[in-house]
Amino acid sequence: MNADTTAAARTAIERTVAAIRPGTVASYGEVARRAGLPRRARLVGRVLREAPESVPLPWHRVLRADRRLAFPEGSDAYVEQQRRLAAEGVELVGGRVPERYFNVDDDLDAALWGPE
DNA sequence: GGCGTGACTATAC
DNA sequence: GGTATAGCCACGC
Repeated sequence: MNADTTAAARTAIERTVAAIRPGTVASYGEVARRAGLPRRARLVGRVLREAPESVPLPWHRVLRADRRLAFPEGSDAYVEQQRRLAAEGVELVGGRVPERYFNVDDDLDAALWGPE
């Protein structure tokens, strides 16, 4: 497992992001950790940026650890993400997502890594 | 192979 | 609550 690690990491990240339940959000670090890739938060952002639209991914459910969006406020991407979140009932308060929306469901790990 | 950069995070002040 | 700094790792030049 050498050069494949990054490709495998990308797959794991995509699967983890896709597993985030609608109406909830998770931080980059959280996604990385659940994907079995601790300290790879930046890689998560890279994967989402590189991800083609042919692979629909709920990237809008991923935010920074400070509960703010990863984009500058007012940017197109920021507005788009905010719009998608609002469509799922997740609203930004003061530019931040309330902590209660963060996905802390333990069942998510089981749904991912339990039944292989 | 060094160096800067980034959809990040934790810690310190 | 905020800014500053260091650590982190993959990528491109």
